[in-house]
Amino acid sequence: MLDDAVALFLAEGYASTSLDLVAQRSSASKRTVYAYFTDKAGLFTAAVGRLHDRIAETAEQSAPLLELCTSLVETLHSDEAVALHRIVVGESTRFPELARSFYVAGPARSTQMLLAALRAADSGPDRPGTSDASDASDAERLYALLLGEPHRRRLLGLTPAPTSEDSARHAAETLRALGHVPAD
Amino acid sequence: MLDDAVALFLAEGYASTSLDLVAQRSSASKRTVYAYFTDKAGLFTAAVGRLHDRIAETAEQSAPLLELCTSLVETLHSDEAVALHRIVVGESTRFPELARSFYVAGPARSTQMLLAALRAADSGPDRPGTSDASDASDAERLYALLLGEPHRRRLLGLTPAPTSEDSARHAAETLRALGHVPAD
DNA sequence: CATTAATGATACGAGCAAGTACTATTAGTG
DNA sequence: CACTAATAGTACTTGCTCGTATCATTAATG
Repeated sequence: MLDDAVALFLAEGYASTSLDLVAQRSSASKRTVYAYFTDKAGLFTAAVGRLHDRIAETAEQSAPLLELCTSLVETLHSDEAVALHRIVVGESTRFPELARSFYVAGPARSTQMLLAALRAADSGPDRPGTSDASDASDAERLYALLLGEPHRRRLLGLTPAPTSEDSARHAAETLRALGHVPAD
Repeated sequence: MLDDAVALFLAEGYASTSLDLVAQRSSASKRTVYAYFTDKAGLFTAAVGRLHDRIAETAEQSAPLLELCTSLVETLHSDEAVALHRIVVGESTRFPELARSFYVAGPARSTQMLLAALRAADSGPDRPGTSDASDASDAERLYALLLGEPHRRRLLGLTPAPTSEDSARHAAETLRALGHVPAD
């Protein structure tokens, strides 16, 4: 039922999604919807949270740097992830707490995983010239560039989802541009 | 009147902004609103377009690289610019044409200005080691990093607007991270 | 000054949606 | 089988908002 709800919210937006439609689509009764979640707002936050959990799970299994980057690019540019990002941004005024938890469980968490992978890659086979022990700013920049303008265009609905090859290429180019050689 | 309208749209969102309130706030009559703009949608696109013109104007006066970057960072992280960005993203499904023109007149145009400034800075005092003649990808990455995670946090309402000093520092650090020495 | 065009104020109609109430049906339990 | 709990289906109430129509008032023009 949350899945049907989130599909409608992502397609129609929060205000334009009617609970009658949600009930009908999920083959439930409106009474039941109000029994499980007290509000329209309650249903919204529950549905969005559930979807985000699912997406974050697939994006963030720990891996070597290049694989992690590719996985992040591919997952976060998917139709579902982009629509989620879009609605959380759009409703961040009405749901500030949702926006905060989205950022913590999403970008902030991904950045931490990138930081760990960066340190592992830097200090592993010690290349003397490289200034290893990357800091949080490096990881944050990397994350920002893994999304970058292609992700903004996706948010605005201007481009279709990239292919897996596109994602892999983008990840490698991004690492190169920031001076992290895509070694493996 | 467009200014009052856009203020309400930015604060309340498209769906939750009533035309009665717009009329009252702008000391106009609903009749007049419908005379100038045919629709609620028409009012929305006109108001958003006007605000965007104003913001783009202040952000993009051509300048040397570092000044241009600082100006972009400061302008695009302002409360108004962030709220505009947020609503265009949030309503991009309902107003795809608005999203497209926003991107063309905003990020795409800024990227072109950055490209020009980058080439001027690269090939000016010829430093032999540097690979000059930057391409479009460099400019796009630079733009993406000038916004970066701080801008995403702004979009989500998590942080206040940066000070001018914050913006200048962020611009300089970004140029350095991408290998463009903040010479001047 | 008189006439016309535009606009402010207000009221109205139609439609839609959140949340509630009520009945009927299903499913699980001793 | 009997009983209870939960839920589907649906109707209803209330309130809001788009868009239009009506009337009064102002401003501009010949």
